[in-house]
Amino acid sequence: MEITTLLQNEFAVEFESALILEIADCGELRTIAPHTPMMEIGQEISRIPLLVSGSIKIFTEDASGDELFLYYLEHGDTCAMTLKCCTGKKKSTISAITDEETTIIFIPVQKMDEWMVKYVSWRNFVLDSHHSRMQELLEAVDSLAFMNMEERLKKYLHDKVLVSKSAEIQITHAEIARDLHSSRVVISRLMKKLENNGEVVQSRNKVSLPEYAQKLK
DNA sequence: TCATTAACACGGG
DNA sequence: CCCGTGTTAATGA
Repeated sequence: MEITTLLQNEFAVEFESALILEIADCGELRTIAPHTPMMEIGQEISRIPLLVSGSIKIFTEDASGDELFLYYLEHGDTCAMTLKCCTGKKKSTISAITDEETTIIFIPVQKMDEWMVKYVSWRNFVLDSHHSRMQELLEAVDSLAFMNMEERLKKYLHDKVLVSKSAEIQITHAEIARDLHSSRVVISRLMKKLENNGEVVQSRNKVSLPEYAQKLK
């Protein structure tokens, strides 16, 4: 789709029209395949991503190099890390991987400062975005510190369903275990328990939450 | 007690 | 057959 049309369809409420024209002018529209790494830890940031559709998983990394899932970026989101890093020429401390086919508009870093001054809507966008990312980060920390694995698993499935906008999720127990820093044995056991409670329906490579079946019709 | 690791059986694609 | 799933036994925190 044409970038200008896309912007007008998706972001007309969010951004003033002059800003939309500028984004259309310098932004680069790209569609990225599922499960493509977008950002590695330590990588320098040169462009600001603006999510149009799809979703991106954001991870942090522990000392031993294992990834821990933090939160998703969705439509209208941008990366808080990027916003901070690109002004200070810092390196990324997170990694990002597309979760499904994802459409992104990339904006050159140089425009950041210029637009912050020039456009109220951009300034608000950046501040709001930073705020909601902070909120999600707190939730992630909270679930790590205070929730047991069963609650974390439920939250994980719940989030995944909301992001994919489908009651049915394509995932294996092993993948969940990796994201949550657990083992497959534990996930299998908990999933079985959830299934017996009628909270999930499972089949190979697939989980669905009946709870959302009607809601997301 | 509960998580992890390794090992194994089952079964669907 | 391959791989995801469900279980168990041993071990450790």
